[in-house]
Amino acid sequence: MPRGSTSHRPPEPEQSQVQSQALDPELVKLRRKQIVEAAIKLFSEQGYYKTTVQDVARKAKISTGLIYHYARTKEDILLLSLLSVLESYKQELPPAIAQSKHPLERLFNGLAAYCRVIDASKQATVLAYRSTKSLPKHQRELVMQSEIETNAMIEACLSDCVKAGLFREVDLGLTAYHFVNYAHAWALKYWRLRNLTTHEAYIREGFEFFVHALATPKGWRTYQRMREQLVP
Amino acid sequence: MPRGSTSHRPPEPEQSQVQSQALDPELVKLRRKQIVEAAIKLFSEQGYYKTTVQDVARKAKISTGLIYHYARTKEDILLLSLLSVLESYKQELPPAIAQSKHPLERLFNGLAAYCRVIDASKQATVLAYRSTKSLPKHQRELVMQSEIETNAMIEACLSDCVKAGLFREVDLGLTAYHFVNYAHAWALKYWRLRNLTTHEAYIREGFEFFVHALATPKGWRTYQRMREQLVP
Amino acid sequence: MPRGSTSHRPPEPEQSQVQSQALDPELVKLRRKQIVEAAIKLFSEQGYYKTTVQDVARKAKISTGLIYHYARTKEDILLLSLLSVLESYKQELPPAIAQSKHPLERLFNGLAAYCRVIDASKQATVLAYRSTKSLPKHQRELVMQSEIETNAMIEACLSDCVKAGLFREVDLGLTAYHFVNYAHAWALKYWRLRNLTTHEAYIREGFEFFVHALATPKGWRTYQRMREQLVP
Amino acid sequence: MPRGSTSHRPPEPEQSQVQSQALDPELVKLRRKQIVEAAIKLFSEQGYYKTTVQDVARKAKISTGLIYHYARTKEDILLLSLLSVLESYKQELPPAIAQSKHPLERLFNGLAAYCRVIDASKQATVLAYRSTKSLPKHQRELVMQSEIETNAMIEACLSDCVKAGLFREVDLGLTAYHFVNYAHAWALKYWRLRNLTTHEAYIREGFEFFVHALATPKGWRTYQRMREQLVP
DNA sequence: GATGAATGAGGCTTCATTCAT
DNA sequence: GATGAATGAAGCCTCATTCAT
Repeated sequence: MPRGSTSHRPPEPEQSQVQSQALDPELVKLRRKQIVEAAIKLFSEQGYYKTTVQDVARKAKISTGLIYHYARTKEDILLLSLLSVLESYKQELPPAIAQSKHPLERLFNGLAAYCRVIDASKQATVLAYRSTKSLPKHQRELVMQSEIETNAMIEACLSDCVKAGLFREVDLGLTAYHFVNYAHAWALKYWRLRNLTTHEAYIREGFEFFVHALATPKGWRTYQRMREQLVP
Repeated sequence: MPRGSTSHRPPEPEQSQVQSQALDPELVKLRRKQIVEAAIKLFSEQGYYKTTVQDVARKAKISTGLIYHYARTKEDILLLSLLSVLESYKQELPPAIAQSKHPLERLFNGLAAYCRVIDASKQATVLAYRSTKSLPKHQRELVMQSEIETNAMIEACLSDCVKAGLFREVDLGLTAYHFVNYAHAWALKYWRLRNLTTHEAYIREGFEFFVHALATPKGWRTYQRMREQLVP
Repeated sequence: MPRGSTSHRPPEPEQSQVQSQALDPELVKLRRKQIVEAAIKLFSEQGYYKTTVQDVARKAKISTGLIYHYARTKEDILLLSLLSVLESYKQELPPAIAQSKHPLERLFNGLAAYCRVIDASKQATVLAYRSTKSLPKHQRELVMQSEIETNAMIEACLSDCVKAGLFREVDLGLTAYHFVNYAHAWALKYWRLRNLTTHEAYIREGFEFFVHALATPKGWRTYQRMREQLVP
Repeated sequence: MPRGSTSHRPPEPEQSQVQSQALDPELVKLRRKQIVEAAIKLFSEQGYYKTTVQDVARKAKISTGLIYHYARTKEDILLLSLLSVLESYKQELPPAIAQSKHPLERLFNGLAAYCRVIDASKQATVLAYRSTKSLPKHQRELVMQSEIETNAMIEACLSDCVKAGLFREVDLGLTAYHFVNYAHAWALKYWRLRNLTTHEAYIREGFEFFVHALATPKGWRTYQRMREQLVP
């Protein structure tokens, strides 16, 4: 009975994100990767609603029906895609931060890594801004949660800077948001910013801007000393 | 003609903005106001694609057919809506800035006014971020142009601060973007920021943050002196 | 956004059966009549599932979309159709029964009318048997309720026969079911019965069979006296 | 090949019943039993069209593909299921009838056995009513033929009663249908009848009703004498 | 100018059937 | 013999747009 929408989708146990019919976890991973890669590309370029599931299938080089073995609805494809993007963000930060022991350098490395991963998938970042609203509440919260976790990493770096007497005592949560928004703005306003600067300059000058705003005199001296090494 | 019909539309003789069949300019204004108000509300709440033209008509308390006397396509309704929002932003800034002669105060008033108008229509701001992509290239540029004009107002304030020796010599264009993004972030991240602060504190502390980052010693003394008066 | 089944159908207030978007009650009646007539024919011939909504629209000489102004789902079309059939049954009985004052004759007229209306729409009767299960519980009950009401009319005739001393004291509810089932069997087993008898003979002999089973001696004498007049 | 594929199937060389690819007859029997048992349950509960082949496979604890070794199409599964049900009916009757030599008792035992087997698989009986139409003409006739054979057994009992002078001379074919319909009605109208009586009372009183209608005076005396023994 | 019934193309989704392993 | 991932045609339903009144 292939009829369309009569289907009373069961209330979805929703244990851990999205479900699939297939069993072999290797295969599930592979196929989802195919699907998500295709979806991110298409959703980013044309938007979620202008992209049809058939488009995704075609780009992923699988049949339409198979999509539904690995995602229960089109919304699931979106969720999978957004989580994949956000996940990749989260993965970049820790190694970048861990490269150094110095709080200020760690912060810089964190911001720079975040900016760079966003630059590498500008469209996907914009996609997240544009499309999260299209998800049902519960899934939207998964996306938000992921963002909060990323923020927490930046926040920790800031906290270390404060503890080391390099930064003034400021509201860490809000300040972390400054940093995150700064990174996001590159993707959101790329159409304009690319005319005003380069991405590496955007990172460097942005960081200096933040240090100006936050550093104690000691912090400022420290920054000036290490400035040279910061940029690779 | 059914959906997806963008393609078959005759090449639209009129480049700049939207046409209507109706003639009486008073009526056109009235009806468009009805339509746009309904559309902004609905698009903001449910998103552009989940809102039907019939929804808009119902909310605007007119018939479906009449919509098409005042907008040629659904996209036109979106454009009209976005321009209306952006227009309202542009209108708030000049009077707020004009309230004072002092560069720093003018900048503060500009930022505060912008933040407040955005706060007043957070959803519409988010709508602009989410939906601009849904417009065809040409119309998308109208929206971008409007944003650039708003930016120019902030930039002018900044420029005055620099000229008055209150701010360091910085890239005005980029710095204006900092301010604008800061204001936008309130709407974009409202779901999180509202748990971290109030809107008025967001304005006050944000401004101080920027002054920290930008002020010359003179500028900083000036700021400290006038700090009390800045907040209403 | 004409996408298919994402649609979260609102929980359906379900005040009184099926709803329609259209407002003019005259038009609603007319269109529904068109739709139901087409649907009964098609559902009866090919079955509910093998009939597409497009088939119904084509037969009703309206567009597919319009169907959905007057019925919210395909199931609604089925419900509308079944209720229409059952309604027509209920409408035939009262006038037929009212033609006479004599209890036995009233019973005969009731049975005969019921048999005839079923014969006239054998396929629809079978449809009701086959398709009621396809309805959701609540709507299924509407169909059952309608059948119970029809049964009550037969039961009243039986009751009068008993009160008049023509019939033994029997379980009226069950006996009414005998009569109803007998009438239905004509439709359900038409493929076989038509080889064994004619419809009018089926009515006449069936009635006699029931009188044999139920009549008191007095009732039997009465029956023999009026037998001639019973058949038109 | 996707759904609705009945049409493109090659003309099926085999007229009588269903083919399977598998060769070992033991295994064929076993697998078909698994499949049919699962199918009857599911078709009965949810209907033929709402049950997917994958559902059947899952319930039968075999893979989807394997189904197609033992049935060529979904329709085949239905046919196999219906025939299995009807077969089980036919098998119950002869031993029940054979328990006694007395015509009236044989008739009673036949009716009672038939009623009981139907009661035991009410849903399957309803299934037969609902789904036979879904079969192609040729297979539909197999089902009808099976029913005719069952009828013939009842008819034989009736014939003996007439020959023994217990029943009036009536149309045996039609009267057998009365009996059969009476038994079926229990399943078809179970939703209502269960509120009106118990199944054993339904059998007992139904039989008495028929005796009332059919018995000669001699038959009636016989019935009264043996009434006690009839009910177990 | 205004109405709202009518149109029909097209998307999401399902599932009978196949086939490589 | 058995598996289950893969296919893709087709149905239900939506909604942007039109047009008769």
